[in-house]
Amino acid sequence: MKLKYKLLDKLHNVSNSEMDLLVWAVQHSDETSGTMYGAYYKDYCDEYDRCKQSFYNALYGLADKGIVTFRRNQNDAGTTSDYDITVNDNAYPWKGSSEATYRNEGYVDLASPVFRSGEFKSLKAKEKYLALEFRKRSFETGKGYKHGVRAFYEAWDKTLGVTDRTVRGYIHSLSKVCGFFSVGIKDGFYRITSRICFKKPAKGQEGHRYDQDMYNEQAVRMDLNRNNIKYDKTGFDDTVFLMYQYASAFAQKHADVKTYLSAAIHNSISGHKWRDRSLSAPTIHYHLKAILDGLKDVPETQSAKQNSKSKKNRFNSFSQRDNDYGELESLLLNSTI
DNA sequence: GACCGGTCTAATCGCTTGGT
DNA sequence: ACCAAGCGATTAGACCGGTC
Repeated sequence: MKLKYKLLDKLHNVSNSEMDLLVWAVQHSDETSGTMYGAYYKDYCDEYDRCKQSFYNALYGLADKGIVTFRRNQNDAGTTSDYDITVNDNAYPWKGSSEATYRNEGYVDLASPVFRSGEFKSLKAKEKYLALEFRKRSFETGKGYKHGVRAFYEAWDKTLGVTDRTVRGYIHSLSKVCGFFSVGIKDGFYRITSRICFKKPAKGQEGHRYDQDMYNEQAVRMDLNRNNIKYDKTGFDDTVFLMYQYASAFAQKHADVKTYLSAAIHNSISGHKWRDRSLSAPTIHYHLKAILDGLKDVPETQSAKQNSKSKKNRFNSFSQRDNDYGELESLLLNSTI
């Protein structure tokens, strides 16, 4: 959910579909690697109401500009395909450590409701870019972004390759139309401050999500896509919820709930034809519980120790690329009913 | 034969600008 | 404030080679 300040320089001339893809990738990415795993073109097209060509244009365009690198993932039959998209130089590999260089690198937090809003999505590409810059600048100085009026126009005209008039139009939509920033001119200076809409909902409030939640959802979405399982929002939410419901139960057995939820999803469509698969959260629940019951208990003392140590990072430690169904299935055979 | 991911291409859209 | 030229961005949909 973090976009490093130092990457903003590259974004002044991206197209709108490229900007959307970048924001989308960051919002669903694993912060320790700066990578969104299992990015599926249809999800992007649904999210931003774009045609599929735009996904490819955006992906290749961002790669050509050196902003992302990507890898295509296909199953053996070539019937499903998705991409891992790494935003270059956007990783926080030692997050939580005392390494000051990584810990202190500034970023725009794309978890803010502003960056998911319809207002933001409907902005022009360069307005989106300015929103990121203004967010950075107003945040960095604390008291708002201050810039002499003439210098302000010269700087942004040059960066964006447009005239004063057009920059004024951008400012207008960011302030008056969207209400993202308060913008005023006083004593020959522009002064721009972020408005309250950037504030994330607190825990317990409507719309609250931890940064990790989008990443967890993406893991489920990837498994559903790869198994060609059709789903609606309710079923999806119910399935994601299983991950939280069973996290500690799996942790007590030294197991990663994500890995086994993935297996349970896979098991849930056993016997269903490729084209006749729709999500059944209760069926997945059943399989997940069966897997849990089949796992060996670990000795009490060890369990308590391991659990307290790993609880906090449980969701961070998931490696999504390690899914080997052959291996998982043999595990299941050995451990379940 | 239906459907999928991905590509190709022509048509259209949208943005910016200079002129009014 | 509005208009229209210029041109890059985006779209729709035909198409290709593959699987179900």
